[in-house]
Amino acid sequence: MGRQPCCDKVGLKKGPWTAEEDKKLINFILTNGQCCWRAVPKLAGLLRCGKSCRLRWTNYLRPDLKRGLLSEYEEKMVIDLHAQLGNRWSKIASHLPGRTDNEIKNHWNTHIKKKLKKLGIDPVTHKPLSNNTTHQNQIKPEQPPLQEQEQDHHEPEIKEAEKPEAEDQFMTPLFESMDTIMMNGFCTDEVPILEPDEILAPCAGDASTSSIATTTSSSSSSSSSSSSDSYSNNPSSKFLEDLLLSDSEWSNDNNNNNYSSMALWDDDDFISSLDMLLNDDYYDSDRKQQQQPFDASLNQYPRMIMDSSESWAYGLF
DNA sequence: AAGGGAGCCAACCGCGAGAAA
DNA sequence: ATTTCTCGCGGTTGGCTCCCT
Repeated sequence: MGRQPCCDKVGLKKGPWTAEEDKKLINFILTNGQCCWRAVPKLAGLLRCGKSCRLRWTNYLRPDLKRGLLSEYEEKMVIDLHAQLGNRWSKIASHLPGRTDNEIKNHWNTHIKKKLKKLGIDPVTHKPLSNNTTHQNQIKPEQPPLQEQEQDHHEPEIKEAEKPEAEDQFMTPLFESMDTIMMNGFCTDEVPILEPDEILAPCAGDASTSSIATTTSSSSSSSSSSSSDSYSNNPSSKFLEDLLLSDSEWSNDNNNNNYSSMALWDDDDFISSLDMLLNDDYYDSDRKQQQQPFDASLNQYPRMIMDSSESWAYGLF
């Protein structure tokens, strides 16, 4: 009796994904789309359970993911949404395009929680810690988050189009005070805020790349150098680079290429994907280490996967 | 230079919800 | 109505990297 395990664990691989596994998974999903995760490992030739495949895809390989630190705006969003929704990370993530619940959860636990405590704000209730305590880590009776009391009646409805420009409208009174604190407090200190024109893609003097980078600024502070170089050490980032650089057809094509050819892909998704690649640390460290000019072929990757129905994408693999 | 602690994040685990049989 | 199966969520852990001593 009891629940059947999601997969037969015997002989299944666990732990970090290798480049080869990533490749297989991407290839499979490009070909077949996302369906029936249980069957994916078998069909894709992976010694993983379906759950692991799904997580790897949604948290890491999905092409529409942003990477790098959350921007100031995103962080504010997270705080405010958390005040309303509590630890419903997936709901919070659904309001932050390109961010995963796992990423937000991690960011909350490692950064925001700490910052709020530092500011004397209870990260659970989002209310000031009581004054009679000088110790910020004072243990308080666990209170349900605001959402427990209110949220069921009015879950925040945030329209995509409103987000970038209308952040002020989004603020709740709590958020407004938080915003003041944050602007005067930790955010500007600890999360470097870059003006769009300060954001330079780490490439070798290609003006067009920085111009593209400036077209989207919503998450541009993610270019902060403070993040670790774990991405560069991650096998999958290596894989992506290898994968793309090794593809002669695309590489050749893009060697001469500037972004003018990419005007073919003038939709927002592509631009945001470019933003992701140009601004985050995903490839940054490797490029720094190798002192390689930024290869425009890298930018093909997100688009390729997003257009999973397009046959040209398959040629890559 | 080496060791140890802290920070960070990808990945795992267990559970609940909903769909399908 | 009940059982079984799949997916998704949230909490937790393991291991890598960085920093301090």
